[in-house]
Amino acid sequence: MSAKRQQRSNDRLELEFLASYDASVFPHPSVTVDVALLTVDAGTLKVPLLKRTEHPDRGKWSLPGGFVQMHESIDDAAARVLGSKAGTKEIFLEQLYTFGAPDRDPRTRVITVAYYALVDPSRLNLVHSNINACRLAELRVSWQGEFGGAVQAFDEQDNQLPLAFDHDEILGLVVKRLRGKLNYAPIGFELLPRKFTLRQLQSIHETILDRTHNKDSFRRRMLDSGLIVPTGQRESDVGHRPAELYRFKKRRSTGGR
Amino acid sequence: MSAKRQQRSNDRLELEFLASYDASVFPHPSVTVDVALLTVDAGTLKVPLLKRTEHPDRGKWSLPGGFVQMHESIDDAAARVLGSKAGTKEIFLEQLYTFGAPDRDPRTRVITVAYYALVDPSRLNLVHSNINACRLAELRVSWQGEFGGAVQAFDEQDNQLPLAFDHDEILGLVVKRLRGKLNYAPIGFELLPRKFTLRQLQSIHETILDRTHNKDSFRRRMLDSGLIVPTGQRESDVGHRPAELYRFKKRRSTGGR
DNA sequence: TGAATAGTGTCTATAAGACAATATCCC
DNA sequence: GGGATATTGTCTTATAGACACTATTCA
Repeated sequence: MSAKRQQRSNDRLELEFLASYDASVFPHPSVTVDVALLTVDAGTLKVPLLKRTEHPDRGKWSLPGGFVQMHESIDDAAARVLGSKAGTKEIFLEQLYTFGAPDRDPRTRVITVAYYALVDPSRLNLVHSNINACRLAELRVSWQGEFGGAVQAFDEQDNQLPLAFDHDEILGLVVKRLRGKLNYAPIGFELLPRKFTLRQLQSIHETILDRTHNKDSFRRRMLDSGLIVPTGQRESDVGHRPAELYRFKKRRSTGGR
Repeated sequence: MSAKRQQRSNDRLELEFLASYDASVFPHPSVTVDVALLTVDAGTLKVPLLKRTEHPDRGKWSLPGGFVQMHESIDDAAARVLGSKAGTKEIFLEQLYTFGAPDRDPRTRVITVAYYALVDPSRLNLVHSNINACRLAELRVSWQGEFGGAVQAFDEQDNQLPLAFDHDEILGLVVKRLRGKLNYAPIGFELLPRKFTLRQLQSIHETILDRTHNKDSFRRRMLDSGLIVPTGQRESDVGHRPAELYRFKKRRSTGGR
């Protein structure tokens, strides 16, 4: 790049900054949040989806979302959207990635900040007027490890639910992030009740990573980490020797970026 | 939350969506990108900063940034901003996090999508009209490992450069991300010329992680990864036995999110 | 008592740190 | 040859998988 062109480029950046006082000089994109509320149930990943009733992508399924209000932080906007699907208290909620392809919404320029949340199935709270408009969809991932890529959603009758906009990509990134994070962050607990057995925790990990673990070393790894502590209580009515119940040591993670 | 309040909440989300056709119904925030262009030189982390000439935070130092245009993707906007500080070809550039506290810019609501880029010092290209307005600042990190937190910037004369807006926080997150990523992603190469010695690569790792490595196991780890291959060439004029030059196997990473 | 899973102990393979010995370049 | 660092080899330690064995609950 020549020095002259360089200067022009710098001038342009400067102009843009000055223009920020007056929103009418440059049109602004819309900013939304989309929230993927993940839960693990019966060995499958599940996420609530809404059926779109309007153009575009009418009839397709989308993540719950909403506009970021002028007065609220993006995190608050995500928590607000999350509130319509589960209680927001003590729920793991973390920013995932910001999607902003110019044509991702055909109506207008919409930049969306995607979040993901984790909750155990018993705390899921799907209240809605029209039962057909909201489904707890099952996610199926066609790739191994942290390869990445889009995922597919299915309903209980094994019908595929077509996903609106780039939400297949967003959900794929959620799974990728989750798989990566599981290796170093205490995150499996977020998908379980406060007290859980090691076997339950292992099952969560296996479902997310889509691979089996060695029972012994998983046990050792978790106990050695010092992050879970035995409660002294045991499960009951399980038809076999009951396992000890454990709990996560420091309640809820720091939500580290 | 009662079913009735829940319904009102859903209705509100719906209304917001319908309003997206008409930008005048809800005001929109400004969306910018900020780019932290990191390089490692003489065992320190460095980043170009610009001195602000306007209110607010006049005289403080900020990351290069610019508005996201209506027609361009966020990635393209980041690449455009990056272009003013280095060539954009073959440069590692990845989205970091989106910052959107309502009061982070006192003028108006500005949501910024932060990016970080990595480049080796020789490819840095700091062209600018006023030399005093752009500095390659040295970053100092007061926390260990991936604890996280803000960082401080200094000039060559060891004067601290006060950072504008939340850019101290953004830069802290860059360092945290970089430290985490170094453990599993081939990313150190991005900060070196195409051919490099293992010692140089180790030095990059040590600078970023702020800890020493074992020479032998670092060597083994890198060679066993299969990601770097010997070129058959050796460095020269080093006053001691010259080391073999290696290169990264698959050029540039996938920019995985 | 049998089914089923919990929990423990031991062996092995792998990865990484410690350390020593040798190799190779420039001066 | 001397200085300095590269490169290789061996030993040790920590971690995780494999596998066998024992323990405990319910039906």
